[in-house]
Amino acid sequence: MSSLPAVFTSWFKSRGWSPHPHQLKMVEAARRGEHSLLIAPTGGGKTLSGFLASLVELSQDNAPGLHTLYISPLKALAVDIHRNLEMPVQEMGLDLRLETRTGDTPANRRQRQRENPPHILLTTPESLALLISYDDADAIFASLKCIVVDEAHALIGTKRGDQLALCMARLQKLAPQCRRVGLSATVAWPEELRAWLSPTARTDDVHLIKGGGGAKAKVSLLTTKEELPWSGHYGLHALPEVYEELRHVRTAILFVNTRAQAELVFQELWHLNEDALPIALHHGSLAREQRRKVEAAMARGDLRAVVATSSLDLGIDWAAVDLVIQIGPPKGVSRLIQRIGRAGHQLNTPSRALLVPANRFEVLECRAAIDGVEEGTLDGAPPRPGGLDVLAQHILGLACSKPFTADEIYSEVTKAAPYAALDRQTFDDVLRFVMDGGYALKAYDRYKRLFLTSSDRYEITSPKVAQRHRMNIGTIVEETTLKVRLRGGPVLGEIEEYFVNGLEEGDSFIFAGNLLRFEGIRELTVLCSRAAGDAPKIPQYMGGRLPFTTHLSDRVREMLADPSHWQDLPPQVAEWLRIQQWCSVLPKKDGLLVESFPRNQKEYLVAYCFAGRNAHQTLGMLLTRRMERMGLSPLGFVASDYVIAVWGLHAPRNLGELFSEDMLGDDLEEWMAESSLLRRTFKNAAVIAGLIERKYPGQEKSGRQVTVSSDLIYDVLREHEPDHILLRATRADAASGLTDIHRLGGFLKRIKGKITHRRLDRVSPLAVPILLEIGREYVGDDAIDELLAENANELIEEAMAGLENTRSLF
DNA sequence: GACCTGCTGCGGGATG
Repeated sequence: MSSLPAVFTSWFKSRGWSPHPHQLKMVEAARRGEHSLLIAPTGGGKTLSGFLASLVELSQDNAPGLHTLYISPLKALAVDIHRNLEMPVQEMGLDLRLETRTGDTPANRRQRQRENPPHILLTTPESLALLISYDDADAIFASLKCIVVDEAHALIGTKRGDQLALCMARLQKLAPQCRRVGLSATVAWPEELRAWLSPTARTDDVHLIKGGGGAKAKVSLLTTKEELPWSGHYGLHALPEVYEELRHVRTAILFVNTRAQAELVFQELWHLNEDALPIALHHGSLAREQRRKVEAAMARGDLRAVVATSSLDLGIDWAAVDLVIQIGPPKGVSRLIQRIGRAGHQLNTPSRALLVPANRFEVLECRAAIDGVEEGTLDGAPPRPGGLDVLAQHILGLACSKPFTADEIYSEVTKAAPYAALDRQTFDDVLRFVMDGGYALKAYDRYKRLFLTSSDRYEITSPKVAQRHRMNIGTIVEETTLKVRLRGGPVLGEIEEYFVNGLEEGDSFIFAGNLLRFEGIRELTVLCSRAAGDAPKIPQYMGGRLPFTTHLSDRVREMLADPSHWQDLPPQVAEWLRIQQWCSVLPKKDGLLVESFPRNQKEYLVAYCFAGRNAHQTLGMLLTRRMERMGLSPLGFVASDYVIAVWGLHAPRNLGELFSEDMLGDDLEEWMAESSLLRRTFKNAAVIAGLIERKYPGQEKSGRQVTVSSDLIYDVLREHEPDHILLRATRADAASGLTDIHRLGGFLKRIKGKITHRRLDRVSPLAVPILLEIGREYVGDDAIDELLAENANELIEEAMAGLENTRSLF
């Protein structure tokens, strides 16, 4: 307490609070001029900790000029923190200016902020990138003393995080005295986070402070009385039991994994809602106003429950939430901990969480995740090197601000951790790309953005370049969508173009919690009326997939392999596994189990890889190519996060050969080059690098236009400059993203020489779920044989019937 | 380029 000035101590006292130990530690670190990183669970006054030292300094000297820059990944959070900070500032009578600056800020206020910055500015990574591109950036930031990065764990390892790291490196040059403060949830790799925050990319530059953990969460698995589904992912079977839970809580958040699932679960809950409980819906495609309404109702404590996607993973803390329900598998322990942490911000009240698996395999994953939460084993991929596309955008931003020499910029950007290992040659290639598009594109005038002055400085070719750059700042690339408007009513949100293309007048669909009738399209808006139709469609989005962490995958395999764990599983699941044990065998903790069996004149091969869907899709493509060459006539494959199934005319014999590591050779290169996955990845990189501009002064490009021009450039580059910087960026993104080659490589290495092959005369119990996926799932570039769609009951019966015959087999 | 498992996030400036 002694480390705070009197006005602060008496303010804490007047609120009946005393500062947390970590808050004082942060102030002391600041006094010593140290950078610091606070890692603490949600709540617990984390944000105030970040600002306390700045407020103390400003209370002693409030000379004009920007003192502290706060950066949040969410606009809404910046606004909320602004409101929260005003309270202590006013109550302590501190004389200082506090403002937000995001894309929502009106132009006149932006102008004023440039000329006369507030003491504390709250903003986003994108807005910061914009500020840095101004020619007066040096004047704006010269006085800067402190940068606070909130929710740093949500930024590191992403392209937004790469961009922010680069911007901070620039700030360090404009304001060398500047101190950095990071605020983060608990992460699996705190050292990397320290390095990311550091102005020198060195871990020990940043003082690590750990905040006290709140009470430990009580997490349980919903053991439904219903029959557990063999496949499907919506979890609707358990909703009556979920609803029952809602009747006994104050406020609950129900997390689901997809927007379509959110709509469905919401709809079903309302059917069950005989008590007329106030239940709301929240996801990323709902109109901003709709979402703000829901958030405000949550803050007031007016809602009993809200069904949400990761749209509520971060952000404002709601004290009233006493239960978090996760419907469907959490896909990672850290993600689950983050979601559970959204409840129970009352001091020392343990939060409660309930996991609702939608099928049998998901039971295993949920159970494994609960064990992970109890042991506190965090997961998630560690940060990878920064994207070259992001670097290109940043370099152009720097040029928009002031001409520079290559040497000074190289030394500047390599101070940012994501680019610390960037070699000079690659940097020069990126710079060359920014300058004129690179060797293969230099003939086009539109790609000439920089020229070299007589003093060896790079300068933008015209002010138009800066204008266009500023209109296209940011690393988030989205699908094109159409707005959905209720006739004579408000905009409800947006749905993707392709979904709209599949609608005919009179079709009904569920959106924003409403049953709607499709009337037609006017300009870029879908017009709808309320409907009473049946069999409504549900909009699907080409969103990302929540990645299945390797850690959780390891836990699932461990649980499967050791029957002593099964007592923690619902009886239906334990029985399913026991029957599998009799009919076939269970996957071991290490190695790979492959089953093969005939069915309906075809040969099936089911591999229990547990490497996640992205890796499985790449594997499926490689396997079918190889089987083709072996003369096995493969016909198709289907993949889940856990399993892959391939079917064809003949059964494979030599599985060691089939799964050998050299699979990642020529086939991969060839397929990747043609694959639409890579084209999509390239498009994103091209947009981020500024090769394709989404917006021009006065017009916006449609998604179709962007795709066409990106495909053209992609083909040109592949032919004429295969080592182009954007193709390198694309391969790097794909390797850990949509094709997940890193993980596939690790998998193939791990199973080498450890493949168990079971030849069966029929489908096994464990193989039933993946066979039920056939015909329901779109896989990569290969069309699925819909005729194969299975009759669930028949299939299950057949698998379980294997029981009698099998004993004699072994 | 889709559809039955597919998240989240941001983004100009000057003028009338």
